[in-house]
Amino acid sequence: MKENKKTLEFSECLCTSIRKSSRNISNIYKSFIKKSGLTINPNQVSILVSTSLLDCPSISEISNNLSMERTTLLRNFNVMKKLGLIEIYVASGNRQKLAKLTKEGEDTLSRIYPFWKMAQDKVKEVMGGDLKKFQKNLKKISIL
Amino acid sequence: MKENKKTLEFSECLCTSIRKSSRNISNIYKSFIKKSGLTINPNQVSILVSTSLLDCPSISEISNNLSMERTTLLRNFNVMKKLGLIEIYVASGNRQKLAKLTKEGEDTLSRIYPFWKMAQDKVKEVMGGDLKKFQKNLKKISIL
DNA sequence: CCTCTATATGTGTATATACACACTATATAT
DNA sequence: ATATATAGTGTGTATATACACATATAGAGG
Repeated sequence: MKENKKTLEFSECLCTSIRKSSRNISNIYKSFIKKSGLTINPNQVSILVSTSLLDCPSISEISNNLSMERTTLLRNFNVMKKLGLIEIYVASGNRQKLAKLTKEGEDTLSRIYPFWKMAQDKVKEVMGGDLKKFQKNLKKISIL
Repeated sequence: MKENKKTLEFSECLCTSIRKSSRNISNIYKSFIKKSGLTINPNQVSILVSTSLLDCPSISEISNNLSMERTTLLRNFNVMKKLGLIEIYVASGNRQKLAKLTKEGEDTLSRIYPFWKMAQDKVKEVMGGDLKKFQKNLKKISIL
């Protein structure tokens, strides 16, 4: 299984590359955010931003928005609720549970912003002129 | 925190995009591989390929190769060892533990190859002419 | 009203990820 | 040769991910 045609093809696996990049990028953002002194991680930031943008969305809506398995999101929510970042409430006469940021959740987003931006700028710098195309390509794949 | 400048910037977060893409891509490969009837997942495929390519690497070497936290890889290895896909042995007079594919591990790679290729081709098709650049960009980020 | 269906949410289980910490073996300096 | 530094590996804990399955609620037809 060494040096043959299949192995060479496998070594170009896009799934492997993107998972690897995902780990690297996540670690970059994590290291910058760590400097803020807050314990929040990149994933929780994604969820906070998505919750804020969608304006009191249901769990399923955020799940769709982030392509995150619904039950995965639920476990995340439980943690974030415990941390006081979000609160969940039931719309009157509705079976849906809706999420919204707490004051602390909003403050957290504001406080990590400059650190998040440093990470974002660093990645942008590395991507240089390829950035826009890269973002477009990522978006293309996200709809698959 | 709605509709303001910060929120808009946050919504362009490259960490969020790449994690989302990573989930989507992983699910595509997973669904194709599932058709093979084998229970192996994309991550285990990555590890098998990397182990095969590096030719009896140590845990740390694979960890570097995949940008995967060493202890994460260790837990993966324990599972894959139990599944009979790899075996771990100590080089004589060496503290390092080296990994290599079992016969079953090699067979597994061969058997999933056509299904993996279907997934790879599907993603290639979606990327179209952007593919090569996209791969290059992913590689650029993987070295960060 | 009752049933059936579709939608939304929750739980059990297993792997994926990474940090903090601990342990062990090799190599190096004095 | 011993102390120290370094590299490699292992464990405890906590969150991330997703599948299979279970539960609950709204709505449509009878």
